[in-house]
Amino acid sequence: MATRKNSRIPRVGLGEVAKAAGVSARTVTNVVNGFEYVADGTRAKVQRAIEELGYRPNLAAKRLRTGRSEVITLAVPLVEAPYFAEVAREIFQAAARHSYTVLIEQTDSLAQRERHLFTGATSQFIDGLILSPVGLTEEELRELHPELPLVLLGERITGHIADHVAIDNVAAARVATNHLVEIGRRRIAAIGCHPLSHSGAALRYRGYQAALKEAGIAVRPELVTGKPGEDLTRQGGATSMAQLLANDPLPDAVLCYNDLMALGAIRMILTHGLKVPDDIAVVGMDDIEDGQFSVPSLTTIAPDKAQIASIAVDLLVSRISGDRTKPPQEIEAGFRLVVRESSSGR
Amino acid sequence: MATRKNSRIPRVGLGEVAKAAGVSARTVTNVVNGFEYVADGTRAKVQRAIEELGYRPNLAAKRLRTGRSEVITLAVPLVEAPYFAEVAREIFQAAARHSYTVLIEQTDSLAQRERHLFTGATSQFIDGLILSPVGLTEEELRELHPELPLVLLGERITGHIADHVAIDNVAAARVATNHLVEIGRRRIAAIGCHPLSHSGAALRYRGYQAALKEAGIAVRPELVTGKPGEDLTRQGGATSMAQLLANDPLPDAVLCYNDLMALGAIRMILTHGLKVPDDIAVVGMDDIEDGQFSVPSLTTIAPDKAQIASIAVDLLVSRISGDRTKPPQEIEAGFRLVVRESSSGR
DNA sequence: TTGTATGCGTTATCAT
DNA sequence: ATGATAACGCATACAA
Repeated sequence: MATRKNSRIPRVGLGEVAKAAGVSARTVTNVVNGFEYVADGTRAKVQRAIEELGYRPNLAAKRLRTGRSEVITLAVPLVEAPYFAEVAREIFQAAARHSYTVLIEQTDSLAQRERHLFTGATSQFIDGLILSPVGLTEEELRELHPELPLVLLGERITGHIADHVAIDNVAAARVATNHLVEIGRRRIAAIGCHPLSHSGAALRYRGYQAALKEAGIAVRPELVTGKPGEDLTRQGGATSMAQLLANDPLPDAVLCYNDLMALGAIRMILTHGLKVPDDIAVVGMDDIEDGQFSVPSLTTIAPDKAQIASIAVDLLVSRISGDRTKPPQEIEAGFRLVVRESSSGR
Repeated sequence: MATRKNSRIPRVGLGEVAKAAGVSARTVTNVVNGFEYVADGTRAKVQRAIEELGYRPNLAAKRLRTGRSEVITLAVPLVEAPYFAEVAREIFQAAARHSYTVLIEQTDSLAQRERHLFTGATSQFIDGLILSPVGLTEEELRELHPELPLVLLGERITGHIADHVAIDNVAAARVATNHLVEIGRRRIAAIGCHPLSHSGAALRYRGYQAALKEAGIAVRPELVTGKPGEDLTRQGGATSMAQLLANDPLPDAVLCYNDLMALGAIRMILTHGLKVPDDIAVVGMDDIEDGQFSVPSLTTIAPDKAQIASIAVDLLVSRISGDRTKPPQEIEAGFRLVVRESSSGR
């Protein structure tokens, strides 16, 4: 006896399709899931029935049966940050190649929101999580992790908690700084790249430091801004730049933690009546779209976002459908220096 | 025989809890779902077992059985727009009162993304949808709607397709415009409120028009900007304001479609060396947080966001658990004029 | 290549 | 107040 107490929309199921097509439910499943050993005639019949009845598989049932939903979550600190928005787009595409659907969540860099990803209601609908962690400590992450296949994204130093993909931040900052050296700059400042800030900033600071050392230039503390908790936005970049502009022999170049800060810095430089790159050259990191169209356009380190995304998704998918116990992998994505007007000769 | 082919994490189920507590599965469900007729002793035993085993109900099974997941989606054009961010926060709270979880989706004002809300994988996990529609036509919406309980949000004119909550845009614009009249302004311009733009803009234009008529002031076409597809952001406001500043007798006040545009307009006015409100008074709509802290702070129409959110959620919940056939309701939320520096006497 | 039978974890029906 | 049991819709082991 059917329990149609709930006045829900009656959905057609495998059974109805099977009856309509004159086959068994098993065959319908085979067709739906692209199983290869199905007679062409049968497949056609079934597909027509599916079409006519408007059949759509019930994902709750599928998940209950298989433990899979083919949905994953991408959780980033801030969806509106262009870098994350661009990475998100690539993740969508990479996931689509595995026929996975992606849910986006914003953590606001809050530990509580990050924790909720593992424990909340939506965690039950998803097969895995790609997280750009900020708030959670390593210990918490390690504890939460077994709940859900997990791939970590970004610059954070992680003690091999889970699969992790990022560019080599030290090398990236070194290349960027070295570029400034090569165009003849000597008083090179750094915005947001600070040893005492968050781990990504610390790594980039090390690259900055290394490049200067190679060039035989001393690091001048007054040219390094960026305190813990500083906001890594246009506003933050503008504020830090204003501070740097108080130096007497002005800096002749600035390495910025990211493009957003670089754009803020450029605006501040222009506001002060100075020219970019003539007076001060500026280099950012991330290669966000805004930087291509800004005036002047922005020299930057371009992480291979498509590669990052596809590695992250591949790692996650193989965790989901493969070995959950093998040791976490640490994978480095590529990057390249993109020279634009903010540091070009003319 | 258990089919443990998949190496998934073995989760404890109702059965194990029941065994551990020495009761039947039925009783465990009763405890979990807060059913009242459970002996206190039994409840305690069960709760302890749940605790010890770390039991968490399987939502896929629950949804399969009941057709409910207690998850809804809020879909807005742009999550980064402060107005939507603030509404989202209220929706979260309202939903929590019904113990619903909220998923956020961004449509980018794209019809395709809006359509996907009804047909995509996630639509299967949710019980209902709160949508601020932009891209979809009324006909499409009408066709898609039966799939999923739906509440429409915002200013769009809808032909009674689904439950709909919004403020009275005509009245709101009239109140705002009238305020400008009352502080003595006569050359009142409008930014983004245009009869030929999207429906929300058209409604607000009608209010603007009505208020001027009541005051015996003629509408001057050169003081009305806002073409279809104009972007309703700071940038858009600044651009439109620049255009208005080309008028010879300058406007002495501006009504803006929203606060974001108003903030852009203010910046443009100040850039031109004029004073707000002395030379030009500015009024926005939405009452976003930025407007409280801007210099000058922003006079605005404050929609009751908490009310909008709670009405929207209530409507949706009652659709989900109640009658899906009764005619769509059109509900008006309250608003009030908040006078701040951008239009205050001194 | 396709059919039959079974169980995923829950909630609902019926009984006690 | 609680127990036994059936069904939600699907995918799989096994059989044919």
